[in-house]
Amino acid sequence: MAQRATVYDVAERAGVSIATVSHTFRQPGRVRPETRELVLQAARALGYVPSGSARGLAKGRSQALGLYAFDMFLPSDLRATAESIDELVQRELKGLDDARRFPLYVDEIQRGFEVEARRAGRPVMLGSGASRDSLDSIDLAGSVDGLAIFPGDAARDLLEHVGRGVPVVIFSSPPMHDPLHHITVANEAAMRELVDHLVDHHGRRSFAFLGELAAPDIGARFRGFQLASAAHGLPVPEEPFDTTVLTEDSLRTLRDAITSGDLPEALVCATDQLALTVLDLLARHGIRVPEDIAVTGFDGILAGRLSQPTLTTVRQPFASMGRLAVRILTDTAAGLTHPKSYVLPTRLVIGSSCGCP
Amino acid sequence: MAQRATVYDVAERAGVSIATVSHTFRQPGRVRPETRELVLQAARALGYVPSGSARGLAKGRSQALGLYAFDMFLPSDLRATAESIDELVQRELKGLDDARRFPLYVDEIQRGFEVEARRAGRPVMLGSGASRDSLDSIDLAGSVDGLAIFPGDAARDLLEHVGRGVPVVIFSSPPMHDPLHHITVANEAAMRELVDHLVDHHGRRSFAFLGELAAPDIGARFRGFQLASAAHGLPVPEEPFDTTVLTEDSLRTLRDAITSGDLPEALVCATDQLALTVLDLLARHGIRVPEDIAVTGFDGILAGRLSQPTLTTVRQPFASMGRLAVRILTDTAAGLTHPKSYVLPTRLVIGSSCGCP
DNA sequence: TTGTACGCGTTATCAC
DNA sequence: GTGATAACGCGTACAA
Repeated sequence: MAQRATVYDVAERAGVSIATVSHTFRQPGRVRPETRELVLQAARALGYVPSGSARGLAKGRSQALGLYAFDMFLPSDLRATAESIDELVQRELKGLDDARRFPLYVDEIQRGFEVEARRAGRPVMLGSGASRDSLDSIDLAGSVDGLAIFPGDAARDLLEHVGRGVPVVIFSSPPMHDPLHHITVANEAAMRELVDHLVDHHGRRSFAFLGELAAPDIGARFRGFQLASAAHGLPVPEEPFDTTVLTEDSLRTLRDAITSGDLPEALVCATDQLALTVLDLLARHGIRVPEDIAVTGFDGILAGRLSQPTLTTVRQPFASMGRLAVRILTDTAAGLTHPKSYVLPTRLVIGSSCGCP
Repeated sequence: MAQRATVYDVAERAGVSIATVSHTFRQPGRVRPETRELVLQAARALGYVPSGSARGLAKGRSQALGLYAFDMFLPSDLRATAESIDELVQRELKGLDDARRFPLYVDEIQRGFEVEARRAGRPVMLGSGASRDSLDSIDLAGSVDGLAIFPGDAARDLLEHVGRGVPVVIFSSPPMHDPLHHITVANEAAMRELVDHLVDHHGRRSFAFLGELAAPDIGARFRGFQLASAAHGLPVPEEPFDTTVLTEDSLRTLRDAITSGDLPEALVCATDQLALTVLDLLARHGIRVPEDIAVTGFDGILAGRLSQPTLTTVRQPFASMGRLAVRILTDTAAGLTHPKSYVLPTRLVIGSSCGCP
């Protein structure tokens, strides 16, 4: 690719100064029509494409909004060894990669983010990187006017570092006193509502909460679960059921336990994805849902509406969260605003996995 | 937001030169450990985030890969008047925005693009703009090392202009002699296979092809339809059925025609989205598919597997197309390569809308 | 209306 | 190992 043409090239060819070239594109009214035409012609002839970097540097901002995801969200596709395109094509044409893998909740937020960014006339810059310490997020932050981040196991000080230089909003993160904007939902209340439903509507009285407490949102859901349990006079677990070991083996144990009757009547899962996995495992072991045991999720992703049985869950307004992030960022990009926290509402979505018809 | 810290600030605070600061981050081995620590400390204290623009300018490339979509693909959300977040949230929580709207085929390609870009360690820059002449695509092109484009009604000379400055691959576009890389599928052959199925398997012998010829891919599909018709000794239409007027009214006409028996036994739609719309309209008018009439699509999007009846269609390897684009771009970014064209295979996917059980 | 000249924040090439 | 200093391409006061 021959050297990209610059303002200098265009100016020379049009017989004007670089300032005139710049004016022609940025303040067309300021230049005489004939001159303008001259410049445009030269630009066309040279295939002139203005450098975004140079412009960004000169103006102090790039217009772009960033969206960063830590690797934890990446599909396993990523680790797969490099394959030839032919292999990829063949696999894709054969397979039925469906809604179980895409779109996941991250994708729904991302979509909302993109939609709103388009409305704002801003490009979106997508980035990702290793989970911890990685500098990728910093690099991305340096290229955008505002950055939205999916929570990961990134060190908080890294995020705060970034937040000092660029407006940052972080998803699924509870209100905190740091330089970041937070967007989350009323996890605790939502979970209480869900448990209430299982108790009041289906008379279930023994539960197990499945999930890892790594993410703050999950923690809030577990707290909601504990509170609901207490409110109904049920035993309050200290910790969630450990799902890091939710394998075939542990499932078999679960099954035996069910037979002997001393196992929970309902499995309350921290996320839809987890719930769907659980449904699969249960089905494979001949345990019927909801007859033998009830299962619930959290998130309201598409896949949960397509499963058999359909998932009873809590829907989050993901798209709106993405859109909100953009609005915060564009508002903030102007002048410094105090970091804000937003706690959005959710909605209980009744499927058949809880026992409802 | 206080002025973003720069190398100068860091250098001053650390008592070194800006060169040392730069070295500390880019060639850590080249600087004495103690000095390095000094610099890192200063950087941390100041919340230093290197400017992507400046770096891009200095190095001549941004590392980012671009993906551009003309407005024609945008969901109607976009034109909606600005709403408050509360309104958006309420609407989202109530609604069932499902697979009928997302993911569409564009999203599947995009996803493949993103996945492969992550593997390549490159950020993705998403852009969009008005259909014609718009300079948005040029702006985006100026900010990336390579650009992939969804076909629109953009003037070809605009694309060729952009293609001269940056490697560009364009989707759903047949091989051509221009400075762009092309990725498409064997539309013609696929459509023939589809028609063959309807004739050989279901004995259907009168068809109508629905679709607009605007996009080149659709044209190829229509040609395949014509060829197949001819091969089976059936009448060969000169033009597709006009779907720009596929309204309730025209549908009613269609229904009456079916009753009187002089209408096609199968509706061959140019895309899945169109086919799904047709299914809806037919259902609303009490016309049964496939009993009264067969319907087929093209693309193999998720929604086609969820419809009632499921869609018989041709699946395109969308994700692979996105991934291929990235590979082309990263390969090309290095040195100039001759533009290449790729025609990927497809696969006939049998649903129940054609009459199969 | 057009041109000159400087600044934007990095990287890289040299000397030291 | 570290430090001046010159690009990099564009926007824009300011001057002409």
